[in-house]
Amino acid sequence: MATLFKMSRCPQDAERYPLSANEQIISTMETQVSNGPTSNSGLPNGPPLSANGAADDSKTNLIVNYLPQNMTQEEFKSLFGSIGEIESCKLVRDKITGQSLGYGFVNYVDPNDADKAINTLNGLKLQMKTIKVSYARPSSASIRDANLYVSGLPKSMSQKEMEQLFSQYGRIITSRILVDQVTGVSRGVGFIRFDKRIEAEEAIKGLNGQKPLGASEPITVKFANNPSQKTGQALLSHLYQTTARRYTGPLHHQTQRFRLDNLLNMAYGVKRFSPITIDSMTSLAGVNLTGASSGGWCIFVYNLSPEADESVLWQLFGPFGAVTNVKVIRDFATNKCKGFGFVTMTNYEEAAMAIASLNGYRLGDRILQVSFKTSKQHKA
DNA sequence: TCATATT
Repeated sequence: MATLFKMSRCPQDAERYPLSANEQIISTMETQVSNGPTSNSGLPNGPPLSANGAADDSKTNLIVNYLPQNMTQEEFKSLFGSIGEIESCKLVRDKITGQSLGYGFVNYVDPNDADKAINTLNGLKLQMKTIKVSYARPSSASIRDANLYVSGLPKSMSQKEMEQLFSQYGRIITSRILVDQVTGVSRGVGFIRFDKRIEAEEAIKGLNGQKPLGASEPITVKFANNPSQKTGQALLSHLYQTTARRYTGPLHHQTQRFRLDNLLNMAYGVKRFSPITIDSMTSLAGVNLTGASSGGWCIFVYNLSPEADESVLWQLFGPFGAVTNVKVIRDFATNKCKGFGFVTMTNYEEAAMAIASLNGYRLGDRILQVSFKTSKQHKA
C-alpha cells in the first residue's frame, strides 16, 4: 500500500524523542523477505490440519516485526483488529522487564484477512519504524538462535553481495549491513538471519576467519548477541515507565515532581533539566486533565472521504507517537465513512504535535480538520 | 563489538 506521506524525523522529534545511542535509527539496508504460507492439505470441512494432525495456521498466522518500542498489546491488537477478526494475537515481551521486544504475532480467523493485513499493513510507518508483516513460519526450536553477527566486511561489500556469500549455507531470512548515519557508508558489520540454526552453524564453520573474494582482511562470523541482555538504558526506561504510572494524582508535591523529572532525565539520557511542561508530565503520569478521557487523548478528525478506513488514520497519526485506537464513523446503511473519525493517543505532547501537523493537511483533494475532541462533538 | 524474527 502506498504510504500517504513520507515521514522523516522533524527537528522537534529529536527533542521530543531523545534517544540513546543504541536506540538511534541507524540507516540500514535490509531485504524484506516474505515467508510464504506453508502448503497444507486442508480437509474439505473443518480447519486445515498438517501432517501431524495439529491445527495448521500457516495461512492465518502472521509475524509482525519492527514495531515501535512503546506500542502496547492493546495498540497492537487494535491496529491488526482493524483488518478483520483476530483469533489470537500477542506482542512479545521481555520476560523480566516486560518491555516489548518489537515484534508480535497475529492469528486471524480468516486467511483472507491475513493476506489483507500483509497487503495493507506491511511497510506501514509508525513513529520512526517501518513495520514488517509476513506469514509466521511454524514455530520450532530449529529456527531459533539462527542469527549471525558479521564484522570485518569490506566497506565496498553490498548487502546483496553479503547475502550471496552466505546463501550457500542456507535460506536467509533477513540480512542487514550497518551503515554510518551521516555518510551512509558501510561500517563493515552486519547481520544474517538464517531459516535454521544448523545453517547458521555451517556458515560460521565455512566463513569465520575467511577472506571474501578480493578482500584484504578476513571476516568474523559469530552468533549475534541475544536480545535478552538489556542495558541500563532499557532498565531505566522501564523504571521510568512503571514509576510514572504510579502517579495517579495531581503532581502538587514538589518531591514527586522532582523525582519524576529525574526519572525522565535518566530514562531519556537528558543532561540538563528537561523542559517538559507540567501538562506533558501529567499526561505521561496518566493524570487526567480536561480534554483527556481515561484512555488517552481523543482527537476529532473531520473531512475524511467516504472511502476512508482505519488504516488511513493509523498512517496519519502513528508517526507522531503512541496511538491506542482509531475509529472511522460510517453510515449504517452504506458502510461509507460519514466524513469523520476519532483517534486516541496516549501522550499529550504527541497528540498536540499530531494535531498541529495534520490540521489543514491535504489528504487527496480534502483539507483535514483535526482537533482535540470536544464535548459538543461527543454528542454527534 | 550488535539491530532486533518465532509465541
